Amino acid sequence: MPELPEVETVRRGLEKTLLNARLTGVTLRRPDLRYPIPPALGQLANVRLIALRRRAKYLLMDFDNSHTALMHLGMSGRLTFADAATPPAKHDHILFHFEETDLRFNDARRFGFADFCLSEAISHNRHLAVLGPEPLTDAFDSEYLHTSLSGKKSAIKTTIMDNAVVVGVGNIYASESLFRAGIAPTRAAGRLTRPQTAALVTTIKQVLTEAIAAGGSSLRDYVQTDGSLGYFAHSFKVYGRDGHPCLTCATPIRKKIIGQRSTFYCPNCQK
DNA sequence: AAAGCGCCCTGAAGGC
DNA sequence: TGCCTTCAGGGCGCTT
Repeated sequence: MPELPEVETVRRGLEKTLLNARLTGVTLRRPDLRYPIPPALGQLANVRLIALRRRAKYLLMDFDNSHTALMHLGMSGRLTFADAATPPAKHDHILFHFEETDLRFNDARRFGFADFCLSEAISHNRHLAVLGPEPLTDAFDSEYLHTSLSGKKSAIKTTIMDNAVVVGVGNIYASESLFRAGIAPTRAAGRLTRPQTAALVTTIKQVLTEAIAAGGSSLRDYVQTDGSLGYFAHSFKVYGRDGHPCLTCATPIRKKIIGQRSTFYCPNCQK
């Protein structure tokens, strides 16, 4: 479900409705998702939500008792608003009871997870501590990427999906960014030229920025509905278009498994 | 030690 | 109709 643009869209939606809202309690409907859920999260009550942040694809909810809840939506995680009187749906695993509404964490596949700790300790969380720069900050520039790719023999597509290199580039936008940059996804990361590296930084930022903007319109009600609304309305240039003509040169788009993930590219435009 | 692969889990879609 | 296989937007952890 979520790539960075969707997580950011969710964050904005939550912020709009829940910033400064009072949490009256939390219900854990199972003790674990991908990992055990800290029981302390289930005991959280009578606190105010003072900030909603995002780091990579992680959502952070800061409360005024100096504690922070961290959530990752995995592949199928969704956050939906619901009336407290409405019975939980199948796979609604965590219920956040706010004064005006419930916020429900639904995740069929349970690849997602939730953590809870002191806010000041959150940067030391084992998931956050190892992350590379955010793609939409100045820290992610061509000089940085060139250094990061140096000597790497793995495919460039795999490398830009490595969260230690840059966060938030998921499977769809990896293919889309490489297409726009004219770089073959199988290319060894360390063999990109400097102009190619600079182009890739630019297209990653472009693709994610455009997707956030599109997500912001087509997924405006994302957190309030079934989560899939409008997502596929995005017009991908290569993702899911294998066999269809390249929009630039009409060569059929190819699909290839790279790093166990489906990858789409134009064999003519991407070198 | 970088790189590659198996695996966690459910549900939707397609083939037969 | 139903049964089976394949695939899905993520990322950890083990092996080489």
